[in-house]
Amino acid sequence: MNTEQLAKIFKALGHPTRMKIVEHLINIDTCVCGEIVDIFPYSQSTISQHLKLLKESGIVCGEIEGPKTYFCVDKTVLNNFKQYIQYL
Amino acid sequence: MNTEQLAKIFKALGHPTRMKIVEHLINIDTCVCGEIVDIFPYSQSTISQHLKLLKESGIVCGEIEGPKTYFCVDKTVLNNFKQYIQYL
DNA sequence: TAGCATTATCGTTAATAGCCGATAAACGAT
DNA sequence: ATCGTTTATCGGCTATTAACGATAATGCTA
Repeated sequence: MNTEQLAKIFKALGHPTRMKIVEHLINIDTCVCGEIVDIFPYSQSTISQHLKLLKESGIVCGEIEGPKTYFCVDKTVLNNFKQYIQYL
Repeated sequence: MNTEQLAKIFKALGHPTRMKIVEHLINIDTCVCGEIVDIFPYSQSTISQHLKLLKESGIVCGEIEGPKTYFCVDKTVLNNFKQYIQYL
């Protein structure tokens, strides 16, 4: 994991809503976009964009299943990330 | 440490240059703005702004001594931050 | 006090981010 | 095949970010 990748994850987590989304995903293991939309006071398109950014950073992955997409945290990436932080 | 504060630190670290500045500060304990300017291919004003942002996030603190400012990582904040990440 | 070194701030510009509503796309069920 | 559900994308708007050069501010030192 190089600086660019790490910085991307930091950046992705650098927004309160995205931080909370990731915390939520960790707690409930997996969930669907609509569920997150219900929790936050933002539109579906806004949440979808946040999820896209999280996916692009690598910290979150989404599996398309029929019309739904199941999002979850990539534990390998999360662990690598944690390891880097601990090294600081 | 609440979500807003944590997100601010994530955001501050969400830029390759700022990440590297923090890494450098951890390695050498303390240093002066000009030293950082010499390392990176950016102007003095740009580096100064990055340092300002890092200070505002709380992860870095600066002590003015004469005409110079000595920057260093706030270890208490860093440890709280690390603790949060580990909790994830 | 005049000049030098160091850092912070200002003003500008271009790019990116964050939000929305509207629309498209994908799939299941009727 | 059409409709409803779910998610992604587009276009637009405003605010913020990242970079720069120029300038101000601060405090040594001669």
